[in-house]
Amino acid sequence: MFIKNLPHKTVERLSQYRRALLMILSKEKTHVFSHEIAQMLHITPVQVRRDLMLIGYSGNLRKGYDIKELIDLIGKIIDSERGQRVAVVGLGNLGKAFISYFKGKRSKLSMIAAFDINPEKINRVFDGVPCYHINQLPEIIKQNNISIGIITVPSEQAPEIAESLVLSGIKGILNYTPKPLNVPAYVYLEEYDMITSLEKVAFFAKKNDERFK
Amino acid sequence: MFIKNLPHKTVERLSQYRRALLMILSKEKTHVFSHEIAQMLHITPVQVRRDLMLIGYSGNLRKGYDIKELIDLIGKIIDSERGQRVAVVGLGNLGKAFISYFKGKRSKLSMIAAFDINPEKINRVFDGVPCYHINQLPEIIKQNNISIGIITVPSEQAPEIAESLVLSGIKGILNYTPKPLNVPAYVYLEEYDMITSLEKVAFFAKKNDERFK
DNA sequence: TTAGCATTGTTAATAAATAAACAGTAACTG
DNA sequence: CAGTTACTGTTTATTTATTAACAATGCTAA
Repeated sequence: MFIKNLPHKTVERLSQYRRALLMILSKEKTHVFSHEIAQMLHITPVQVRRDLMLIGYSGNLRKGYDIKELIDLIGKIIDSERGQRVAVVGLGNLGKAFISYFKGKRSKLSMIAAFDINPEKINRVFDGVPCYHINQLPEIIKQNNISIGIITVPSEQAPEIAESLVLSGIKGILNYTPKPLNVPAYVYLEEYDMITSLEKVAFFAKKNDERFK
Repeated sequence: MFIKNLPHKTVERLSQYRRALLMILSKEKTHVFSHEIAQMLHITPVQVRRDLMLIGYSGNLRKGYDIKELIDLIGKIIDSERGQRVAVVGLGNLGKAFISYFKGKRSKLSMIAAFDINPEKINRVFDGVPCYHINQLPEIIKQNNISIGIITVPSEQAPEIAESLVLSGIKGILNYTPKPLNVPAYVYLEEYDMITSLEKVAFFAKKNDERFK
């Protein structure tokens, strides 16, 4: 399904709508209003309606949105029909956390492999995901047609891992390292830095504190 | 130091500028140009200059910015003079990852405590951080004047943890649970959801792939 | 059967974030 | 010592994201 130029934030919210809807899906409740979705995610109903407008979904004027239909439509838009395979590079605490969070969640995304350099982890299975040595990365990525890589290695190693992923044909990278990466335009890169997040919270907590005291 | 209404994104970048600058700080190199900072973080030089303008810092026309001065100024703005204390609630893989990442990084933020319900973890020290039972949370938070909480528990438990943190006088919360939380306006809340991030990467990776093929 | 109400879908307004444009100026160069 | 260069600092424009406004519609209930 093609919808041109869906805004980044809308894509994020669609993912959240779907998860929220999956949670309330039941026989008794088949429909949901925009203000109900909004309340679950602490956003405004207008935002919800606007997002749904962008993906061309229409609800019933008096009953709201058909939950099942909406879940399916979001799937048609954000999922890849053939599914996408994911690998985690770096099986430390963060890599493990990701795999555990992920487990049994999304049917169209499958966690296929983890990579590390620690011999104790290699050739073992963590939470259903086999771990290989990093120098097998190109081989495994290509063989299994893995298109998404999550980087959770120590930051010094991030650039070379990214390069290796790109050369192996990866299409998207999620970088949890504080080291900003350089990738070609045909690879989508998303970066998230925990320390920056914490410093941001610290800043606004301090500011709030001054304002409300 | 008061700068009114610093934009959220600017605060995030200031944190990143500081870390990047700390890395290149040395005797030989005392100054840095906006385009050098920009290159390190893969943003535009204009963005850098604009952010520095917002915090009222002036560089030298021909030499650029004094690295040491700039680091100090950013500290004066985003750090709290008296320091801020942080606790992690949920010492699973993600909680541990956070503590390890954090270790020995920021002097003005100190990781004081972790909380869990697993008896094997309680009353032990992980990476220098002692772990307590969750029902000691209010007590420990108040006693140690902890103002920032990081939630990494399973999502069902997130709302009660958040409530407990708020009642204990916390000022800022970083929620890594997919469950959106409700907190009063005087508590700053930042939420990050790994699965949404991954689905976003998957979506744009797919889209890029169609576009560039 | 008609007035009122609750809800959607869309357009218009506002706010936030980024990028472009450009004036100003100290150092360098011939 | 005049012209050029390589920067900064600030204003203006553009893009992106959110919010507000409101018309349209069909259900409900008198």
